[in-house]
Amino acid sequence: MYNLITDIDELQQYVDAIGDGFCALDFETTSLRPQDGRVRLVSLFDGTRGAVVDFDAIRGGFKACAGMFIRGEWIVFNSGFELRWFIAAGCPKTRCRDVGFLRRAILGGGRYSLKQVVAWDLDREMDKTEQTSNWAAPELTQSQLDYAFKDAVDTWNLFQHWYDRSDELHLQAWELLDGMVPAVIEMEDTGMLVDIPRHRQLAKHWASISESKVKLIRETVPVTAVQNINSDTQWSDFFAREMPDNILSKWPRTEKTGTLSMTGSTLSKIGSHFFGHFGENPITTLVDALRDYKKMSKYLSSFGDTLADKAQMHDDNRVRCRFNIGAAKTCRFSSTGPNLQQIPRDLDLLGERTSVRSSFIAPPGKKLVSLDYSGIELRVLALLSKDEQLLHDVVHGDVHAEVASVIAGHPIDKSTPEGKAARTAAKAVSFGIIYGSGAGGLSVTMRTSSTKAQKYIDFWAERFSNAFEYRNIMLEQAAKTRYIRCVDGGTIYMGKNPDLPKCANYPVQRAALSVMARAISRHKQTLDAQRQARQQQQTLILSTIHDALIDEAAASDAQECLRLMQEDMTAGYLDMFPGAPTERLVEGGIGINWGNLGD
DNA sequence: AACGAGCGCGCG
DNA sequence: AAAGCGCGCGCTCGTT
Repeated sequence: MYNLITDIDELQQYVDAIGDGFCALDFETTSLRPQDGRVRLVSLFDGTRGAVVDFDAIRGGFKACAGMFIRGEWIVFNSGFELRWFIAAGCPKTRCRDVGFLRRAILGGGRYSLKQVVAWDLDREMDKTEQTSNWAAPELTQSQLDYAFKDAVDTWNLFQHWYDRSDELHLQAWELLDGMVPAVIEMEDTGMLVDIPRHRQLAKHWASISESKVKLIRETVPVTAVQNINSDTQWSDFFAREMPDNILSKWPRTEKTGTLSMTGSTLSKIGSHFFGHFGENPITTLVDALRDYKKMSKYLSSFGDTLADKAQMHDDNRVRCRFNIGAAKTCRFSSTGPNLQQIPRDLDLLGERTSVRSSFIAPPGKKLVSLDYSGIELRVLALLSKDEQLLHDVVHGDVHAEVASVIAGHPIDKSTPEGKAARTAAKAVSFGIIYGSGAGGLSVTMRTSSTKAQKYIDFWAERFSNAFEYRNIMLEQAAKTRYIRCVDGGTIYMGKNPDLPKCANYPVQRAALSVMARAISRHKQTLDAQRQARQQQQTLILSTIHDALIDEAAASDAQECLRLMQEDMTAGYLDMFPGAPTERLVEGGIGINWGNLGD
């Protein structure tokens, strides 16, 4: 089934036979990172010829041979892993093609292991017991060698499975996803520097607020009444006992278990209801304190010391996450361990200006550089649906204010409270459209009646008829083919009963991702070229948050870095939408920390 | 002790 | 028929 290769000439022969064709490749390594281990085995399979190469038997090991792989299209699962080893061996241009991304180009995104997709797509169970065996042993067992080869075979079979089901456009989307890997490796390896003392101080402050809220709560509710202050279930029982029926009957309940909902906004509403009737009173004091306590708990557990601890684990005080390419159904990124895409924005927290993001800083002598696409989803909706009016409104000003003006019948004044409210309402309508909302859902978010919400939707549908109709076109396409074809050529599997909200949103969210994907790939190439030319030598890509990109650069390079980023983001957008207007496309700036990027 | 469901909430 | 999209994580609580 395969040859055990222990000789460099034999390896050369094998690789020559592959040429620039496809071949499955799988590494067994002695560690998870190139800096503290080596590639022991590489397994190869192209459908006919199989090989397992033992690099411990070859002088110079993998590093001496990495350059031999420069021509092929190497099919791997989770290409970031293999590419890291090629980069460490001085071969960053090696074509590692992720079969998981090919699958995502056809079905849409998701997170899964090789074992899972082999079970789903090939209906075969994988035995991974050898995966964590000792790959540094002087003599590998037959079982280890067989295991290594089987992974390459499974990877190849998976590739065959999806390559057979793909067309030219799918292959474009595959390239798009693969193209992000080098940039993502840079982001994951670099991490973001945390001002640990500052952040611990912030967490300490939250803790003191939290304690004062506990005190307040415990003045009216002793431990005998609610034992665990963090338990929504116990609070539900408490309020069910203590509150009058007319309140309980209107109190929203949770979806599955039917307990009283304990969201912040519910507690606020209860509080202001009682305040309206009785002024200052114990119930209002209690529910407000509980709401504030829950808020502080969230901040403390999700964004407090845990974040500082994670940064402190590394001696450079940088926090590192994983950016999972194509993790969302629409192939958007997700971020894990920690999720750096959910760090709070700067806001008023219990009446105090709070900036978690300011704890993420540039190192001495450097600056953070960040740009985001402004209103990208409305913009791509306009472009996808060829809605001239929507495109005009997005490009030539404040689309939400425009919508508000049309609804009001006259221009609104954004400086007045009424004008602001009208704009906020209009914004909710536009987001509702993007999310495929009907009048019912919209009336909830806008806190208005269903009929009024329907009026807003009707205004919107009349002004932006193409964009509005696009939702139905996508629904029809999904109902007919079970797939939606996206702007980057990929498709998303919508199942047997596609629904309007998803059909309306997926192509829009995907298009925004596609634009950012091109921007990220381009930006990595730009910076590599700059570094080669001895420019932007300290510039590093740090992060992406869906529609935003963050670099750090030497203070003297920051201005130019910003320009390059703007160029790349604009070009990425034009890759997906050739000839589209680029006015007001990106906004952002330079700062010493993430909370202060206003320029 | 480990695991998953349910809830709530941070981000886009 | 149902109808705002997409994520990850911390916590509680019941089950295994």
